[in-house]
Amino acid sequence: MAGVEPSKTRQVYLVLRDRIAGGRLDDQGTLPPEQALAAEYGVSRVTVRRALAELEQEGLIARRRGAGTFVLGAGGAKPIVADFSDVLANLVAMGRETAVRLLAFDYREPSAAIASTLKLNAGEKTQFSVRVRLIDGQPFSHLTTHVPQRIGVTYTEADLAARPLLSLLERSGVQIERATQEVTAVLATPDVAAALDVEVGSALLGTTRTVFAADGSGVEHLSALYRPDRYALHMEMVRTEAAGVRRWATVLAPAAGDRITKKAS
Amino acid sequence: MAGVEPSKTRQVYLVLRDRIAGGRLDDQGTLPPEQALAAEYGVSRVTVRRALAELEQEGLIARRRGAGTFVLGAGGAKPIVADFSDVLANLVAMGRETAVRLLAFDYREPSAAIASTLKLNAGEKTQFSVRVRLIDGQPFSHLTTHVPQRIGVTYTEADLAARPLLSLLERSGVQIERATQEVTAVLATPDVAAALDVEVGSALLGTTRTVFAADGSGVEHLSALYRPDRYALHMEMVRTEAAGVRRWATVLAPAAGDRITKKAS
DNA sequence: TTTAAATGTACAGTATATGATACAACTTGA
DNA sequence: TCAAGTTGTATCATATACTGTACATTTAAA
Repeated sequence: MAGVEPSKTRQVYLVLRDRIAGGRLDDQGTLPPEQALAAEYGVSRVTVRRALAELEQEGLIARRRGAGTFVLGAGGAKPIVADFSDVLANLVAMGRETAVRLLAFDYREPSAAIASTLKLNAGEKTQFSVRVRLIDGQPFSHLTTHVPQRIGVTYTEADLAARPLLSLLERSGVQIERATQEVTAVLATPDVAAALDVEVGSALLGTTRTVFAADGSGVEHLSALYRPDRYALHMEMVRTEAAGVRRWATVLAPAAGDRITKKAS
Repeated sequence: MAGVEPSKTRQVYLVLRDRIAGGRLDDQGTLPPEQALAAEYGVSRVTVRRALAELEQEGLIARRRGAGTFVLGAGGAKPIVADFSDVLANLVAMGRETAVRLLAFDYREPSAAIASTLKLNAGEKTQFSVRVRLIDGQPFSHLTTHVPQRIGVTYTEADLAARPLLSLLERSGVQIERATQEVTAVLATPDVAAALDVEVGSALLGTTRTVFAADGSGVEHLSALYRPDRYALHMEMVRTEAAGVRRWATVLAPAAGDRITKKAS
């Protein structure tokens, strides 16, 4: 099975990048010399240099001829740190410009898994859409949604390109009550990689959300993929104790601009 | 920067394996034909075949000449679906056997990033540990922790191998109050890949948690990496409206075995 | 039975990755 | 100033990866 393993250059690159990210450096911000790295990883110096060149281009390290290779502090642009309680509201409140690219909009027969999650009737179609959301012109999320057709007909292609789906659903009169969400990690497939401007095989943060109405019927099935360098989920938690059992409880994120003030309704 | 990207065979292999693991298949257990995959990924059919050969050798797919390529082990073992509010308590309550492998235990100078996150005094060392947690004998999480040395000395290597760190911290008298947590996706580096028994370059769910005491001092910095095929974060949310602003609020997961009964204290 | 479509096999040419080596240019400290 | 150590550049040889092509074998449906 030749060719399935990562190339040596890539392995060295990954290891070094990880060491830098984790701050696991021998002494103060200095990487070992190329010869030492080559010996440590059992590869040629040329290979080490290729990995270092990539790290340098990404702005993670600086190399000075004759002196050495140095890790640059405070790496690069930090991701948007979004509380899951209301991502979009936060972004807007932060004054960041967001835009949406609508890649698909049609009605189709959903897969069995989605049909059962949304509790659809047999043969019921869904409104299907794929959107890419940009912040300051840069793509950061890839959203695939399924909405039961009877609800999906209440909005148009133009609506979806202009407003968040959730607000369109509430406009249609649906009583949104609860949702379940799962978070995992997946690799970028070619189509998603192209839409998000990352390489195939990059790690993406994936969330799957199912939204239910007050009557228990499924309203929306959302599969979202995020670039981890531009988007991270954030949670604030407090330690609670009830009936002798200690656990964590999440704290509702303060509205943007506010500060931890907790006024009831 | 040649050579830093994964080889094409590997990209195809990773993406396909990820698709299979995530059950993201077009129709029922059948993979698209090799020609279609080659076109989709922009590689030659030979390359697709190399990736498929590896997947076949790993027992993930079966190929039948003239018929097609089929995904085996329908659905496979589903991941543990853990509510972040108390992962371990849930696992134990579910009657699953968990074990810990202690890979590192020492005291060291933390990186500047960790020192500032924990608000350490200049030169203050941390108790450093790396653990791998297993469920039913299978590794599913890789935990790297930093604890200020003054707190870290209250537990031993044996303690850490036997009990959750959080309970050791609370045993030491620390008043744990709150924590912040971020969730992202990362690629498996060689060391983590070996510990979790995955391949280099696999997608992992990563969480970084910082725990604070009542006096505001940092108590623990945790970097956790999870296998997404064995572990997924789950959240239940309800739609709330306050002062005309609609948003999501998380629901505390019911204790295992319970059902949504919400008894105060 | 026929036909289309799928996987299996083979081979040769090209592109890329890796290694080995040598030397130049620069920095640091003795 | 000198010497040791470090990164930068260049070149050639070899190994591996990738592609394109052609054809064989098997399956499944018309």
